[in-house]
Amino acid sequence: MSDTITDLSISALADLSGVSIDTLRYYERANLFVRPVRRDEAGRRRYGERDVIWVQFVTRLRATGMGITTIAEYTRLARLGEATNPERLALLEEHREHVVEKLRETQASLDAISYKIAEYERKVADL
Amino acid sequence: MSDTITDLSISALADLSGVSIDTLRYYERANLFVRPVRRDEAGRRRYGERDVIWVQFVTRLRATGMGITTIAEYTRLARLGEATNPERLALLEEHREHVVEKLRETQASLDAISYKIAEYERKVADL
DNA sequence: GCTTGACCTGGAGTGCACTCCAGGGTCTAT
DNA sequence: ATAGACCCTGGAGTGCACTCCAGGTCAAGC
Repeated sequence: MSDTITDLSISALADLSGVSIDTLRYYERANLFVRPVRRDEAGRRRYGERDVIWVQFVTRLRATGMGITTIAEYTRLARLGEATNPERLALLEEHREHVVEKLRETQASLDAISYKIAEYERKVADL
Repeated sequence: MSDTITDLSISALADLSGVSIDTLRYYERANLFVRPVRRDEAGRRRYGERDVIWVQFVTRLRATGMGITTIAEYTRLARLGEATNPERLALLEEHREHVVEKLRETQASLDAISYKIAEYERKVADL
């Protein structure tokens, strides 16, 4: 049994999360961390398992197009504790709607592209 | 029976396609039109049905994340005639792969977000 | 004890896709 | 013949999300 992840360096977190070192520092400046990032005696960042999970979730939000300021707002609510659960829920639900809609649009565009591809396939096959 | 669309002004095309006037001019500068845009005696742009269809397809490519320079490359091939059909086909097929992959990723992120939403729903319902 | 490598900070720079602006022309209706 | 709507050009500006840089600190290995 391995111990819980603790005291990761910024490069270790970068490797683990796929988010670059510079971007991790940028996220911190943009207030995307719920609690201040821990530091060691020398002032270097130390991340724990919760940070890893959090960064992975932020990556999901980013991958679906949520902007940095909206994530910062969500994080702000999280800092305020359980009382903001309904607001956080509402924020995520609204975002989900956006994502579902964008997924639909992308699928429609994909269909149009596939149709075009089929045309080219016919032409290239010399029909 | 209505005639085929012809001689649309830039604002008419903007309304029809959902692409702004400025963006249409920008696309032209970026060489995203296969043939030079027609002008009237006063030098104003006049678009026909083929332009409408083309702009709509460009919008599909943009909506799925194809960059301006790649669309310009595709357009360049189109200008060279039927001989480039295989290359155009390959370009679109490669793009389709990207889109399908991105769709998969977005769906995975959506699932993660939905999972989080379900958590909040439980918490908010006071369980 | 000195090099090497990872890390720090504040701030500047980048790439992308628009979007806006100044200054000017033209067409139509009053 | 004058106002107002629409269009033109070249070029500057914007917003976003990073990404890079200079100059410096610190710990570990040789």
